[in-house]
Amino acid sequence: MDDHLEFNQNGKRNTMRYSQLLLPTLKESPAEAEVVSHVLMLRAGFMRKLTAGIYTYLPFGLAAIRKVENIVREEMNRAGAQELLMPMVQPADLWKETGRYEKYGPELLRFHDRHDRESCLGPTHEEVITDIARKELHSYRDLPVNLYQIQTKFRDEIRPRFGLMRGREFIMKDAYSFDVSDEAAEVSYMKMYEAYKRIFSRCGLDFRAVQADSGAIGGSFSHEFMVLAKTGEDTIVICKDCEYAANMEKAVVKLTPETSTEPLAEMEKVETPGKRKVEAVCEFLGIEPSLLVKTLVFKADGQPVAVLVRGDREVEEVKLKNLLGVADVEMAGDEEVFKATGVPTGYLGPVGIRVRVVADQEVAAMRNFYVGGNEKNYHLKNVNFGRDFQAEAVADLRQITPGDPCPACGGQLKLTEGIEVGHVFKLGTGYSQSMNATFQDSDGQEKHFVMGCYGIGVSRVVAAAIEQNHDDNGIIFPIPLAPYTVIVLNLGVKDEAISAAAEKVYRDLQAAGLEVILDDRDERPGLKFKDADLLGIPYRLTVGNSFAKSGKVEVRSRRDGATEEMTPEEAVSVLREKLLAELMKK
RNA sequence: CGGGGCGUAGCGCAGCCUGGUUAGCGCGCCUGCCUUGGGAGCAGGAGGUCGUGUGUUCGAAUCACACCGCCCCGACCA
Repeated sequence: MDDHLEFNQNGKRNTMRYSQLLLPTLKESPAEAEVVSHVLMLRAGFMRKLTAGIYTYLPFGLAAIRKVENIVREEMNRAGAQELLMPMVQPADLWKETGRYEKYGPELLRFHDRHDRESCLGPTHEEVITDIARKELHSYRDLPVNLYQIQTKFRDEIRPRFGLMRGREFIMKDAYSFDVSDEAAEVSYMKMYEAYKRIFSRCGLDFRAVQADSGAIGGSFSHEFMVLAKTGEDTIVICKDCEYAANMEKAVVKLTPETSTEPLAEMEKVETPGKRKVEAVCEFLGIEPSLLVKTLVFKADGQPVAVLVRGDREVEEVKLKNLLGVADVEMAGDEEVFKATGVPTGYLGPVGIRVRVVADQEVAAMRNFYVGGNEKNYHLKNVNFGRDFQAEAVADLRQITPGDPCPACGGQLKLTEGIEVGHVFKLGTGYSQSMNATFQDSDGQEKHFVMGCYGIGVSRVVAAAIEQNHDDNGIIFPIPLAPYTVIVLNLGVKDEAISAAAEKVYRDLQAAGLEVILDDRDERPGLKFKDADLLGIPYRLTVGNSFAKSGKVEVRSRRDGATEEMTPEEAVSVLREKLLAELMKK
């Protein structure tokens, strides 16, 4: 019996004896971890930190990652994509072609090699893949093509956090599609969209595909795949009644057409001494914040712009940025506001203001509202859009709230947190143009590739799965992601009959094609139970005293704790049935 | 980078404010006994440049300054 020469079809060592594994579980949580997935991945011995945002994946952590990778690989291949592997180290020249060497910012780790050549570590691979395309794809007959890789990316994140959730080094699947036209690119996009739905479903995750901000490109060709979890860093809006789901930044506010019949009243100046905040002004005047319009000054690529929203609303900076077509917007400070408008903050209003004005659509529909008087200690009442002031643009500029109706069906909306695990994006011809990547179309014309890119944070998926599947005792792996699906506990290491039975059932489970680990450590039962729970292995098979008495072993489900006693032979067939049925769902 | 916090044994912490022998505790680890169905018990033991450097002092884990590292809150993203 030479354990070390046995491998299964996945190249995984067939004999997994806990006593020989590097699986350093921890009783206490390391101080460095804050969120559940991070704590559990450290406690369960899945990984160890090397330095900020950079981890070593220990055997069990790697096994979980491999599970995700394999699902991703299968579905990408099924969708017709081809796997390749691009370099991590990339020459700066390539990045200069697209201008991103300058634009990308400090997240791109730049360095010089021994010949003093400028280089960088790949945070993403549009440049490299486009270079391949322009060199190797020449004809419309070569298209469409979708190329992907599963690779370690490096992004020098400002603040890595939450373990694998936002590391600097992380494993990503990135795919790039090349098409002859917009229409064809949209087909490629939809294929990926469908593939992603299959991937995350197969991973056993509760997720939503949400419309995302697609920046300058526009259209509905950017979706983020969000795993619903409280620790998510993004806020998403989902409809309780229909399929609508969007990133908060992008969620469309649907105006309920309010036809106020209130007659327009005469504009008046009112004194509001020392009242600057919306709350203070409203309390002083005895009005609701929804009757007031606040005027906020932003710096749009450095230029001041006043934005009008109702007193109880918040400006959505991404919408503002897209409306203005600028790279960056930022709230102006008190001093900057005064410098630009000559009015101290708190009393700013649109009537007679000195800077550009844009208004949220809601403001244009309001009647007889209050605004700042553009004079210290004064506000104006009975102000009306159009009559008393104008705006350069009227648009949806505010953040959506749970009180807003669903833009798709009018139903009720809910805000929730999500972890972004995937992003599909139609790129268009930006990269192919800047890098001059062309093919010859059927009409003989040289055309630029229409591209798309599609990412999945593989290591993040593992963290997200744990965020979504755990209890006080540890991880509860969805079966498709579990490093092993059965753990056999030998509770009588020194008892020949028990040990022999544990060995046999372990071998039989392997022979049945299951991924199984044998806890053969000479430890007390309590410790083994705790470790089995912590590791999150879906099924636990215990061979102990009851076997000595009755010849039965215990099969327990990690997820619901359901426990059954049966003979080892029954256990093998029961587990095989449960697990193979689960894994056949493709 | 801005704001907050922390670096003492593999992990979790106390000691520091108010300097003074061999720097403690719990877990883990090693040896032995004992125990064996939910992180046992007893006995013995190994393990520390107190993050680094400079300074103050008769004397620094303890005080000061600088640096390094890590964690948390903000802008970024898979």
